[in-house]
Amino acid sequence: MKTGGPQGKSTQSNREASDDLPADGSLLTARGVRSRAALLDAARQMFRVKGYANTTITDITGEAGRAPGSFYTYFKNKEALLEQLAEDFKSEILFHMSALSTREAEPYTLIREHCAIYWRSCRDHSAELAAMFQAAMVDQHFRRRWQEIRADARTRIATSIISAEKKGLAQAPNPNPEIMASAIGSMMDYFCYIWLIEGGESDNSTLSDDIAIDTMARIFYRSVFSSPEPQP
Amino acid sequence: MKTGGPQGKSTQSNREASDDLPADGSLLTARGVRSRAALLDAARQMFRVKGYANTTITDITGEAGRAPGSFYTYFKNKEALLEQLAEDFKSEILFHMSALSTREAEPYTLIREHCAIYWRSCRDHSAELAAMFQAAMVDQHFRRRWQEIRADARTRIATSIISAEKKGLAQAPNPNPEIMASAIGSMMDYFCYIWLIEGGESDNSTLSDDIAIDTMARIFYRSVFSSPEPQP
Amino acid sequence: MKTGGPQGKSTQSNREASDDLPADGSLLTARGVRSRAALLDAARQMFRVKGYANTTITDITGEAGRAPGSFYTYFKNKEALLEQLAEDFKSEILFHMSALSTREAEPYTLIREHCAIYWRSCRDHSAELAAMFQAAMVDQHFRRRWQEIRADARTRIATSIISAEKKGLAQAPNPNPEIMASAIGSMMDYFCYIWLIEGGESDNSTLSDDIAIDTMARIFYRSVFSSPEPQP
Amino acid sequence: MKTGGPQGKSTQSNREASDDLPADGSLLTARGVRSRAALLDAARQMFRVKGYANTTITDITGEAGRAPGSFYTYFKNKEALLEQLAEDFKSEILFHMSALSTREAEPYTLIREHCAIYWRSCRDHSAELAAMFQAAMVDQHFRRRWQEIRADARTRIATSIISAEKKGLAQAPNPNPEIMASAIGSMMDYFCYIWLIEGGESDNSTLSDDIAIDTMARIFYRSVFSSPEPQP
DNA sequence: TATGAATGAGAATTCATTCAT
DNA sequence: TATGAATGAATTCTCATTCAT
Repeated sequence: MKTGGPQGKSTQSNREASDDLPADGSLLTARGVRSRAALLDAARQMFRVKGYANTTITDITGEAGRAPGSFYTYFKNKEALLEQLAEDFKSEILFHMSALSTREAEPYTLIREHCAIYWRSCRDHSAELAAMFQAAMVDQHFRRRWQEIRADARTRIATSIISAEKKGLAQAPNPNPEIMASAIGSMMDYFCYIWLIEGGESDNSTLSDDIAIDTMARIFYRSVFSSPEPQP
Repeated sequence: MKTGGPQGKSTQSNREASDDLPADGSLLTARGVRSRAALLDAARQMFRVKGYANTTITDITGEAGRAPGSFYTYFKNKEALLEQLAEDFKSEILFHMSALSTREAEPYTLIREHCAIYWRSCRDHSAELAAMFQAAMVDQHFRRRWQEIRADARTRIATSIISAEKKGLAQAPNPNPEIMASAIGSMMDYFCYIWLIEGGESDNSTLSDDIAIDTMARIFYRSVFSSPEPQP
Repeated sequence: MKTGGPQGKSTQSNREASDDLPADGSLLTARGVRSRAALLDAARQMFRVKGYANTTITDITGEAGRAPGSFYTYFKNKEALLEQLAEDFKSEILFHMSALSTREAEPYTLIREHCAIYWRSCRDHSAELAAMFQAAMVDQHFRRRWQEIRADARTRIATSIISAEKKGLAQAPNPNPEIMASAIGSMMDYFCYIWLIEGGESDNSTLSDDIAIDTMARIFYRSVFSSPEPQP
Repeated sequence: MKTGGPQGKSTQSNREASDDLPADGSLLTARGVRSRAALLDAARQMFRVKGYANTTITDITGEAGRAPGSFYTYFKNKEALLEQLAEDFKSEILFHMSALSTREAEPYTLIREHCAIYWRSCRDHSAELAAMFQAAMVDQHFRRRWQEIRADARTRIATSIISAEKKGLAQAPNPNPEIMASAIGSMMDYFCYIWLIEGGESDNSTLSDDIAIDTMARIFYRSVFSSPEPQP
């Protein structure tokens, strides 16, 4: 089993240093607030179109109609900006997810809802998804961040598996719910990436939200529960 | 009377042309074969350690104990080198997979074998997997290449689904086997990436080949077939 | 549903596009205007001293007292800079020449004026002349540019020949005024190059403007007209 | 008046050093003689097609079907090879020219013959002409070599002018036959270059030997002699 | 705050030349 | 002699980041 994984650009990974610049836009004038938002918007736009690695600071400021230097008024560097987006992305996805967990319902309904929330979050934050996914492969720091998001999802899935087993609804007992959850989570992550970021398996394919969610939900449900999912 | 005259910058006229350099190492002396292999090895090593994007030509030649310029004796650029690795990766994975398809066996056995072949291929070509995965997110060309590999896997999975339906072994009919196959393929791809390249979900986790393969196989099988998989 | 996805290497997609950078210095701040001019001056200086091909970007920025990267704030590459110089050179030479053509005067006077304008233009733009002459031999693009300048001159000369023939002032009819004009134009081009760029036929020869212009004018005139040119 | 002129690549101009390698192919085995000739041929071919500066050692050895290293068995570098070609070109042109000078004939006949010899020499040595012309603009050493060839031609032309004046056949006395000769020589050089190397003034023009020679001869003659040239 | 010019540290690439075989 | 792999210096170009205005 591997232990290392890609190490991230050595030159760029020193993002520990606490270098001022409040993470949120507090303490800014109205004008400043507007500029900061414009830059974040522009960045999301560019990340979607060119991907994270291929987007330069100049791309972002250009898209935002600002001068290159202005970027550094609001962010220490591209990583800091993504950190910002990642933070928002994470809280939002966690927020929606946590809303789910308290509810009582049929297992399939819950699972489908879980998948729906995830799909919609990714769809509405495709820029963040693209950027995180890509940055995680190249940068130590974002690998962790991405791991955190995945870890949360994994825990929920694992919980769902264990609970099914406890209720005697599960398939033949799984030796390792965590690994199972890892695989189901991987399916959801990459399936969303492929269809929401890359535009599908070939260059002009299309997929409705419903079918996408159904597909993920079925695989998730069937992998865990022994009785067939209810037919609509 | 002459008509041509000097043809303008050689730089410009060559850029389009198919710039020779036999893709395989044919036509090389023994020494050349050795150097070429050393560079490929070094590249794999670096791709594994630093990732594709973060690896420079100098990293590769340095690791191979060669001078920077020597790289270009064998490859046009980093992309060409990866193309080489990708080609080998693809043919090998296809080769092993195609060996499978002709065989007659229990569905679960076949599916487990499918997953085993995929897992082992990725394990034995982790550098290629890492590089392809990353390059596909950043480079048009390798997106296609990666799509090709995925497409092959997807077709096999879809075929398996359709065949199960025909035999009446499937779960409630899937409206869209292709999308289902896309999701199952995504699961396998990213699960392999996470565990073989990134070293698992957290930084020091471990996973035996058997469990990894079992996990993927169960999800695949259960997503398609209605009867439980045979217990070992 | 998204269709695009990250568009592959920015490097590759930009290469084709028309890479902005306004050809003139419009849109620049005062400081920018100064730097741009400094680079153009430095380039002219270096082209004169080392020739076009032997001048590197670093030579130019060094001479201008700027950092290498600054070059690219103003020009896409060395060719773009020369293009700029060429454009100015061309318009200026055409401008002066066109002023001439409308005037009514003795044939010899006109021809002498033609030669004088050409000589002085070349003298005042020796860097451009040197660079164009050399680049035209090595680069497709500048061959065309140079052809354009030559073509204009050739047309004027040919017109002058034809008009002389019509007026019955010409020598024995020339079968081909265009070819004649090509030869006369060649004489002027290379004569200017030799004396203005290379410093004459041997290494320390000298030539006054008057004699240079006289010489060209006489050859031009005598090649076309039958009566001797007026003695001063 | 300029004094310097382009200085040639500093790195490459140390061609003074007497570094073995007999200039001609003496002392070579039969095989060696063949290889040397193949390289010279290949070089001429490439100089014609790509120009001198754009031709690399590898181009030459490739065209000759030899390995790059073999080049250095016969020549110290590209300059040394051109030196060789230049030497041959020069002796041949001088040889043909000198054949001319001893003869007694009508002035126009002599001048036409002069132009014919020059045109044919250039036509039959277009590679050398192209290379010399281009190298002279970039390299100190070849500037001199080219000056030598030009100087010889210039002297002949000047002699012809002076002789015409002595015989009372000349136009209004030329204050400076040397400068006149420089201009006529320039005309011949560049006219030949344009039509024999660049393929004419535009990209598909054509010119018969006869018209080319006539054109040069008339300009030469008319610039010097007062009576019209004899009609054919 | 905003601007955009300036910087300079890399990275890729080319190619003349050397050298072991 | 011939080969072709190896070298490394030289060059172009990009872009994150700084800084004077």
